[in-house]
Amino acid sequence: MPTTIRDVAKKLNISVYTVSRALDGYDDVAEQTRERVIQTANKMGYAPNRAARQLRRQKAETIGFIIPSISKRFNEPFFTEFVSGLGEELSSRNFDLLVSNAKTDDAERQLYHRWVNSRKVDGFILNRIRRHDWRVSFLSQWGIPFVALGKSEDGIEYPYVRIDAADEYLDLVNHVQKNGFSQFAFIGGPTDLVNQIDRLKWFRFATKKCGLEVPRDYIISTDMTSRGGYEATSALLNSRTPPDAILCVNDEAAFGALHAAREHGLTVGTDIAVAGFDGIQDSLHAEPPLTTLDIPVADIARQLAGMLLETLSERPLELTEIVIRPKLLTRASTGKQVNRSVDQ
Amino acid sequence: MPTTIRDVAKKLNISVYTVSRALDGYDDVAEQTRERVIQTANKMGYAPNRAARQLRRQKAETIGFIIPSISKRFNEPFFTEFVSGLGEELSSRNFDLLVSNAKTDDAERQLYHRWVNSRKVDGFILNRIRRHDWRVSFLSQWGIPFVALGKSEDGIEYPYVRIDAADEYLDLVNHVQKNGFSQFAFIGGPTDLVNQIDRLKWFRFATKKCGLEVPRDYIISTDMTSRGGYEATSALLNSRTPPDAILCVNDEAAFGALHAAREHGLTVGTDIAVAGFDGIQDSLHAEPPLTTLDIPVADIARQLAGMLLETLSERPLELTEIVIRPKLLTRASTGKQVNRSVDQ
DNA sequence: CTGAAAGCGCTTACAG
DNA sequence: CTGAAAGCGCTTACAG
Repeated sequence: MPTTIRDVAKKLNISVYTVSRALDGYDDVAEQTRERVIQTANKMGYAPNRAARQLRRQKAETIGFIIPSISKRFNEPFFTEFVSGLGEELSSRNFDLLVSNAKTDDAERQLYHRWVNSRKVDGFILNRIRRHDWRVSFLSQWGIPFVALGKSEDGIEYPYVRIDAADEYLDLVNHVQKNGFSQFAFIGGPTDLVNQIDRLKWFRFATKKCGLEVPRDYIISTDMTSRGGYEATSALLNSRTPPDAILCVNDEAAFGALHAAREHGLTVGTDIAVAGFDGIQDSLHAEPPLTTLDIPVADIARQLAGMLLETLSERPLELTEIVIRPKLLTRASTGKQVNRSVDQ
Repeated sequence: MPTTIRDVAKKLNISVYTVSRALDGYDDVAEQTRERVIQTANKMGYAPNRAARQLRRQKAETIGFIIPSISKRFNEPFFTEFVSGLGEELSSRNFDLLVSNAKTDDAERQLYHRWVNSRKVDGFILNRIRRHDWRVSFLSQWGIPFVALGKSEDGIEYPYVRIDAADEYLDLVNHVQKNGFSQFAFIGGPTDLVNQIDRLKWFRFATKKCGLEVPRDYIISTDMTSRGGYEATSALLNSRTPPDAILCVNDEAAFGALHAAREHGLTVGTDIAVAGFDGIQDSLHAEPPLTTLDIPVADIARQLAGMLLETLSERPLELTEIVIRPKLLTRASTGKQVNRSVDQ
């Protein structure tokens, strides 16, 4: 039998109203009374029943994050860093984080529906935004607040964080080229992913600017897993004219590329250059350490959570767009001359 | 304005009771009525308000998992596989999973208290059990159901899963010895961790059985991170009489050991053997691939979730202990003669 | 500043 | 088989 607000009130011989107001810090309770209430509540181990409060306030004080079915592995390092950031920010603001993963697109839709209909969450954080994204249309149609990492092209306004790596991608291509590599290939993700579209755009822009020619079949679409990166790289290396620089849409794919290159008897950094994107922790421990464009994943997640809470709070949200620029981390996987060595 | 049970009842001109009973599948509603109720409810997009149901039923239908503060990284692969398994099992049974992580021991205690007092969860899943574990005493004292991976020595009964790797550890030591290594060291975890205690015990038992002498300072306690493994291995290799076989308490520490060995100019598998424990996915992609004792982490998590739900269901739980035996995966990190090559 | 009372949306004994 | 009613534990207009 957990303590209820009634127990606390009875103990102090005051009304439940006073207890409630005192604990929520309203100023219509005498200072002295509040003190006594807080002390007694703590001593009795009282915490408001969540369900009752939610029912009454018509708020769940919970945020949902559903790992898109598009990603095969729940445990992609990217997601764990992301979830970690969300969890930190939310719990520090007394919100809960409900996480789930869907195997299929259908299951994913059902999850959104269920969480929306049963009022389990007050809002959602989205990720892996697609150019046309049913989640965006669905949520905005139902009037459910959400924020996202990436902007869809559905013509719907919402607060978001986006990454701009145009300049840094140019730096990367320059760096790799200076290290003696010239046949650039790009191992990308699903073609409708905003991430993929942006990163490929930067790749094209940078290689063009550097006077590099990129054959059509040097641009490959994968599922962004290390297996995908492995298979794409194997195929490239087995072609008649293999590339000598492989830039990947994310670090996971790049790990697979490293593996394939080694298996092919190539020394990464000398015979071939490989680079990733995201800057997940393991990129530093890869063999050889992976050059990557580092984005502060957990920090982005924290900012997204903050944006969403502000949206919910009814206070006007000033900033509706946050732009993040990555940091180029040059490591051994793209050549010997490592100049910027400021690494953790 | 989401649809309520009242809306559905009004639409059909029946009482809310009938709607409620029909949707929950009780047999005191006419078949024909039930059909109509279900159809209408679906059409109207009705889902029971979670908070109301919880308040009435006095159940949260939610399970809590708090990542122990003892682990520095939220995103240890072990945890993500574990959480993934929990999530799958629970969501398939219509339960939610509430996950959080605590930075400090104090914050961890507070989280447990808060979730217990505010009835946010019906039970907990525990992990990284210590020999004397306040979580075990606390939860059992409050009568909160829980299950755990590992058995504490507090003399408290609870359903748990434990790992028994005595035989397999012997196989591992045999295998490494046969490959020509003889100076065994053990890189372990915090000394009060049940995991650590068991694994060290198996290590001692196996090395003794194989007639190997293990100096006192060859057994090191770390925080089980790759950094910890790296530092411990560096120290060992810089000692006057370095070991040539390093068995680690988990794969993460082993990754650090690989790194340190390479940095020391050693070829892993030839000059030195390294092995891990857990069999996380990345162990296969390490350079060289890591020999490890593979335990089915996600599967264990699924079983734990199942055990807990059974405990909550009031049906008697028959099985109160599940024993898991790991599978030895011999790979290149412990020598060239890889015999059992059945790898995914 | 404080108290008595209504109501959030369900579920379920209690009558019929 | 169905309906009217109570109550889970809160929060908050409404009186005083």
